[in-house]
Amino acid sequence: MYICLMYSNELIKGTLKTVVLSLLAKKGRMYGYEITQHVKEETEGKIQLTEGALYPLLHRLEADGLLLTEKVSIGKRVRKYYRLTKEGTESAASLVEEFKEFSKTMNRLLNNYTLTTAYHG
Amino acid sequence: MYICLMYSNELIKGTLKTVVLSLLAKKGRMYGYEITQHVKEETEGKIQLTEGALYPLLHRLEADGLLLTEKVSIGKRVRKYYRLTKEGTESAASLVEEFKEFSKTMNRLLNNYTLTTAYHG
DNA sequence: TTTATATACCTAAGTAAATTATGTAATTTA
DNA sequence: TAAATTACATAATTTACTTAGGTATATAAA
Repeated sequence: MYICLMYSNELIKGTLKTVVLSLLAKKGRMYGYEITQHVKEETEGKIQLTEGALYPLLHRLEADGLLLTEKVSIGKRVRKYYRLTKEGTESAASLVEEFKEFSKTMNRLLNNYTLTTAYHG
Repeated sequence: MYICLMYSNELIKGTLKTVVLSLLAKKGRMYGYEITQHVKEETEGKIQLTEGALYPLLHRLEADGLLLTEKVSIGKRVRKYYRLTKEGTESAASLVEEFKEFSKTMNRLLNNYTLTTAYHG
């Protein structure tokens, strides 16, 4: 997968889990490749998940009991769909809240320093 | 230093450099401990920088030419003040912009999934 | 038609930025 | 005078990523 990120990838670190779980919370079930494409489209290419990060994460979340899998044959290929467990749903909600709170705090902090642009978060 | 974060630390990862540089851009010069206290107060304890993360970062930024140091004797102790170089000032501005952009993108993305709370970022 | 691109999964090695833990020492407060 | 705060530092470990590969089917373009 090509990566030509608008952001230096460091910011995305730590938000991957939040993105994946919240996406599944909305869509019900998705497969890995679908997730990468959806995020890419919805952010106009600004956030692009790498497969090397995504697939191990999905496996980890499954092992942790946040996700369930379901294999579906499409022709000769097998797609692996993921959906949230109850625990996963709860985790998704709390991670999203956490990010929003964090983002507000950070923006407030940064605006205190650089008063050039107005932000109303 | 005690840490009792409101956020799971993962979110703060990758934003430390942004916080430190933008803080120095505002304040002109600060020393390490002062930075930790300032951020803690200004975020009501929500963001607490660990010394194990901060000091190595400061050293790295100095080595990279973004910061200059100045040692000041306070009684028998020596404080190490940091201030931005020209390159550091530019870096600060671009990192802040980058975070704001990223935060907007993320909030838009997450709001598309969880329509429970309104965010106007 | 065969070649390139897209779809779709996977893992292993290496990196970078943090955490955790520890250390030193001066200064201030209880 | 003991405890907490101020103020610096580093070393070992952890972890989440990047980078770089690998496999294979399906589709579009040349």
